[in-house]
Amino acid sequence: MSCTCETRLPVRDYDLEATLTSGQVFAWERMADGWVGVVRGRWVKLRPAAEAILVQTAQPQSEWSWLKEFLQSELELATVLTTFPREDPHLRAAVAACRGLQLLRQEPWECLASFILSSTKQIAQIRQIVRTLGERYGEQVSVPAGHPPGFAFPTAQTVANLTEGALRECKMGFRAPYLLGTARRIVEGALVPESIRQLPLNEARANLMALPGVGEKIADCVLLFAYGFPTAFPVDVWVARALSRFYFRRNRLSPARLRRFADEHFGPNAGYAQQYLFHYIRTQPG
DNA sequence: GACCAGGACCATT
DNA sequence: AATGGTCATGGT
Repeated sequence: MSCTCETRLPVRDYDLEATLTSGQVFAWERMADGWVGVVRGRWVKLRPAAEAILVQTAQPQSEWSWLKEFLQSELELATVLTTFPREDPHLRAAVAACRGLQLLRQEPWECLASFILSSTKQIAQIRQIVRTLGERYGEQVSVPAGHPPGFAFPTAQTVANLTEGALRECKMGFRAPYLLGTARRIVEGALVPESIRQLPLNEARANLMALPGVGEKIADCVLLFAYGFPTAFPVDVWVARALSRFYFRRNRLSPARLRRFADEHFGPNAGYAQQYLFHYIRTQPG
């Protein structure tokens, strides 16, 4: 078995840039020659190429399933897109605008914590908070020579042992007690992140929503971005805006009604549709 | 300087 | 069930 610091993951229809900048993840940095992040404690640099993603790590790897899983690089996006509604010019326009946008499969705790920090924050600010948390409390990971230091996202155990004040100093404001409370519930074993995966969607959602600072929207983000429930449909202000503009003549509907519409209209991969609409309406001028 | 941001929560109606 | 206020902080 070969063991190297580089590989080439074949992909079809993968827009790395759109995927990493579409508000799913907040800890990836654009470098001159690629995207740098940390996946399951390993520093990674990714570079888009023809029909592939070129990968560099800091330490030799004997296998790459951890990265294929995160990137979902073996998923056939075309198959997902065929499940979208036939007659929907708005969704079709959104897909055309960012074809190759994929859903990642994140580590549950990091995803959950990140989205607890996301409430009424702009993505640029969420990134700042997550970066500060990592630099202060994350485990340092080894990086190739010449690169700035890298940090893993702090574990639930680490966060649980902090004070609310220490978290507030990371500029997360009123979200500090939420993050602390959720970390402590996890450390106590009141919720086992890996156990969520086997549950039916509604049970999984209910379990997440029992955590402090986690409502429907954040629960759906975690269900979609970490656990891979393809019908989870987070409705934030942008998605609400897109749905109301495209499907309801700009009338405002409650998030609950919008989600019900989404279930009926978008089908078995509604979560993907949601991500296309989110990225589309945020990146289209006007 | 006003307005808004990938909301949750609590108290009222 | 639906509305309104509150909670920090910083971008636009």
